[in-house]
Formats: sequence, C-alpha cells, structure tokens
Amino acid sequence: MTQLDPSAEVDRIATSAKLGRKRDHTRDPEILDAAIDVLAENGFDGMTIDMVAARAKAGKATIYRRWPSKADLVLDAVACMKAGEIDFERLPDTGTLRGDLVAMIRPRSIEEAERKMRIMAGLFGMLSSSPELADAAHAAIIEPRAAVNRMFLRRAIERGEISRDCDVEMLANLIPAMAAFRLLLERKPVDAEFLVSLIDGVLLPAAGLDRRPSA
Amino acid sequence: MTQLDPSAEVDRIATSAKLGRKRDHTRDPEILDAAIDVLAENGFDGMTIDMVAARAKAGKATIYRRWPSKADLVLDAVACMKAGEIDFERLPDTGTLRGDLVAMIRPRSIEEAERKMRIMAGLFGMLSSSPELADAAHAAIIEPRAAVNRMFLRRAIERGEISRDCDVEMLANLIPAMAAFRLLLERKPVDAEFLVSLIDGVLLPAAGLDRRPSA
DNA sequence: CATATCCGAAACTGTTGAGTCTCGTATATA
DNA sequence: TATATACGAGACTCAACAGTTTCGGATATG
Repeated sequence: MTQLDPSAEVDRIATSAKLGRKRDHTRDPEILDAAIDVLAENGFDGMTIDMVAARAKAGKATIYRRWPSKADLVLDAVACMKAGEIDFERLPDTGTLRGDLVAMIRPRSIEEAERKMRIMAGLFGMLSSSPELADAAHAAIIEPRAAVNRMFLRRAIERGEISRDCDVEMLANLIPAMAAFRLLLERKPVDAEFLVSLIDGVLLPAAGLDRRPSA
Repeated sequence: MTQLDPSAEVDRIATSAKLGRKRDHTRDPEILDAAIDVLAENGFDGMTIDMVAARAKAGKATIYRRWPSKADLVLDAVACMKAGEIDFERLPDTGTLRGDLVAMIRPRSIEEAERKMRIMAGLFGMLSSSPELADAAHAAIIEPRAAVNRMFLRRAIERGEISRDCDVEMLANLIPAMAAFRLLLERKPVDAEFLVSLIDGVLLPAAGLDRRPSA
C-alpha cells in the first residue's frame, strides 16, 4: 500500500518473501477486546479509534496495520466476540423445563446478557446499512441465547413434559425479547423477579404447562 | 464541500422565479415532521441539520432560530410526534380478547409500528446519555401501544373472560416486545402470520385461555 | 554489535457536520 | 410606497475524527 521509496519497497518484499517472517499481530485480542468495550460504552458512532488504541495501550497505526477501517475492526470484534460464550457442557439439566430455565437465572448470566444488549444497542445504527455486521451481531449476540432455550424446550418435548405442537422458535425467543425490551426500551432492570414472572406467567402456560399450584 | 471562489455565482437568479409561498409565522410542524423522517431513515448520528432543512424546504438558520441545538430539535420532534397517534374512540371492541387483538392487525398499524421502531432504533445511541429523550421516546413510541393492549386485557378481565391474576403489564408488553425483537434484532418481517401465532400460541394461553380448538 | 521488524506515540491531512452569519427577497402592515 | 420582519439560500468558522505518516525505541536473531 504505502510506498516510501522504491528501493526500500523492493527490499522489503524480497526479505519478507525469503524469510517468511511471522506476522505477529499478537496484540489482536487486546485490541478486539478494547473495541468491544468502547463499542458497548459509546455505540458505533460514539466510538473513536483513538479510544480503542488508548484502551488497548496500542498505537493507532497498529490498528490500521491490521484492519483497513473502523467498520472492519468492529465487524471483526463482533465476530470474534467469544468471550462469555455459553458452555453447552455445563448447562443445567434438572429434569423439568421450569427447573432448567430458572437455573439459568444467575447474576453472571444476567450481567453477560446486559453487556451483549448494550453492544447490540451500539450497533443499531449500522445494522441497516451493513448486512454483514447484522449477521455477525445476530450470530454472536442473539443466537447463542435462543439456542439454549431451544434445547431446553426440545428436551421437554422429548420427555413428554410439554406439547409437541408448541412453537419452539417463538418460545425460545420469548425471554431474550422481553429482556431486551425491558432493558433497552423501558430502561428497567432485568432481575430475577421479572424473569420468574415471565417464565411462570407466560412461557410455561404457553408451553402447555399449568400455572404453578401456588397461584 | 463548498468551493471558495471570490467571484462565485452570487448572482444566481434561479431562485427568484419561485412562487409566492404563504409564510406562516411558524414552519415548526413541517420542520418537526422532516426531522422525524430524517431521523427514522438515518438515525440520530446519521441525520444532519442540512438534511432536515432540505426536506422541510427551510433554511438552516430558520431551524436554529427555533431550536438551540440538534438535540433540542430531536427531543421536540419526538415529544410532538402526534402523527399516527392512536384514536381510542375507534378501537375495536369485538367482545373477545382474541377478537380485539386480531382486529388490531392491519397493514396500517403494522406500517405505523415499523416506522416507530425505526425511529426508536435511531435514538438508541442517545438514550443512555439523555434521560429526557429516553422519557419522551418511551411516552411517544412505546406507551401508546402498550396502553391499547392493557385496555383490551382489563376489559377481558372485567367481562370474566380471563383470569384476574394474570400479569397485565407483562402481557401488554408482549406483542410490542416480540415485534420489536423480530423486526430490529432478527430483521424478519412482522406479518399477520407471526402476530396471530404470537396471540394464539403465547398471549392467550398465558392469559388463561386455551389454545384454539383447531390446533 | 549489526540488522531487521514490530510497535507506541504523536504529528499530520482531509472531510464532515454543527452552529453562525449575511444577504436578497417575499410578505405584512401602515 | 415605506418599513419591518420572517424566511431561504448558502457561505463561513471551528472542532472532531478517520485515516496516514514519521520516528524513536524495543526486541529478536546472529
């Protein structure tokens, strides 16, 4: 790309081809993490490359050596956002749908969900203009949550706990959708009380299970 | 953008042919409408005052004579957003909760909801930094939709159709939340089929009504 | 030490857009 | 006609930020 001096350019190409020197790029993870942090705090438009560089204690040039533009950096950061990925091996398996769902209500997972929602909110402006980013965001942020619920529901169907006719896709999205709505649009906290009300008052009845006896 | 040329085309007379436009003392409504349009299409950060001025066929100075800043303009535009306000006199009253809810599914109201969601999406970046704007957006965009559902639910309770114990607040937000999630995060269309599935498969069962016999 | 690459810091360029200002014109009122 | 005002058009200033370039220091290798 950058040509400072013809002879130097030729020299660089020759050496790099001969030695095949390792492309370090060892700072990538720190930079991507910093990008996600800044994005979550400021949104796409409010985020600057200088902020990312400062947070990662990296030089701006280092970032531009690796990613051609801010948009590419954000796309990569979202796509690589494996931090807090769900470990399917350690998911609860309590024997009842309600047990599984309630077991997922932990400060840790709530916090994680809040963070992801904030990242998503920061991306809203870009989603319409960048389908690539929209897909990456969906895969990294929305899909993992729904997948867990889907698994719980399928398991409940297999064991005959709930009806085979119930709309698994709809129900798998129910908790994420209501949580996102409450957090982003209503700006109210998504706490255990809310989630239990949602599970007992909406999800389980819709899955064909009666309200719990207490009522 | 603008070329600095001493002997520029200052002497353009093209505009002099314009017809005598009636000068209302206030161009406020046109400007506010234009602001909402531009906001819905570009989001807060993507919207420029020049765009608003062009759309309203107004001068930039006219806008700044009325509102001290872009943020004030947007806040006012959202707060004054009465366009498409729900007419409570003409709401359906079919005698059943399902009838009322299904009667609300019309191209007109879906279109209106999509528009509001797009405006909301454009505001996301600002919501965290401006509580005033967040309140205005909530009151103008979210609350009216929920209020209608709340009324339907209360009416159904009064006539003994559904249980008095059901969570009216939660259920009133169910359709808006699922629609917003589907539209903004999943980027899928919110059509009649989706809404009917949601009503029959989730809302009515959660309200204590059985699934419809068809199954 | 010699050589080569990578990196952080920071100066720099170019563009964009918020907010200001001026001016010519249309309208209203007297 | 004279005067005052509101407006559209658009030039202007200024700051922020994307992206580029330079440079000096660190590190690695022989």
